Amino acid sequence: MSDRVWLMKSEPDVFSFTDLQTCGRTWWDGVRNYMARNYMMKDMKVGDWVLFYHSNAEPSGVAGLAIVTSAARPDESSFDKKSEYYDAKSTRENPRWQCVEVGFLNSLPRLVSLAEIKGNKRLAKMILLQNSRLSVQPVLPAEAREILRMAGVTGVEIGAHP
DNA sequence: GCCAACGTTGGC
DNA sequence: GCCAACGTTGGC
Repeated sequence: MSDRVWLMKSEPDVFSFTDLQTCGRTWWDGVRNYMARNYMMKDMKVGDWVLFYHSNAEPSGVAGLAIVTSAARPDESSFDKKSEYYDAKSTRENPRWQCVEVGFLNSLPRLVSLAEIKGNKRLAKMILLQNSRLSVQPVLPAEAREILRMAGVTGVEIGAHP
């Protein structure tokens, strides 16, 4: 059982947590940042929990709980000339970008806004607050527990199945 | 819509 | 390999 937690950002106008709830699972394609890619390729494992974060939103914040459903594989959108994420330097023989698949795990009683996160001393070291540009990032179990508590979640152990 | 922060690109 | 220019992210 995994007790590792990640935070992944998505603009809700593009793909929201409700969209994930509707479709069940999705490949996290379109990430074009090496640090974010490396976390997906090297560190994310099936069963890891994901805090689904709404960026560029009103309000921005942690909107729901997701889970890694498949380890990284080449990002198909990087091969697709019609995709806005197409990258001519990424080939099937030598894929430059990879992504994991993420599935819906649970809704939260309420969203935890960025303002609330900033206001909580226990969350001061979160990467979210140090580097606002990283869209895939690890979260410490204690930080994840705190955010779930703020969201009104009780009695849930990280990594436990819902 | 503005713009600070940061990552990437490309000339040298 | 440096670094200026440029593009993007994302909060406000």
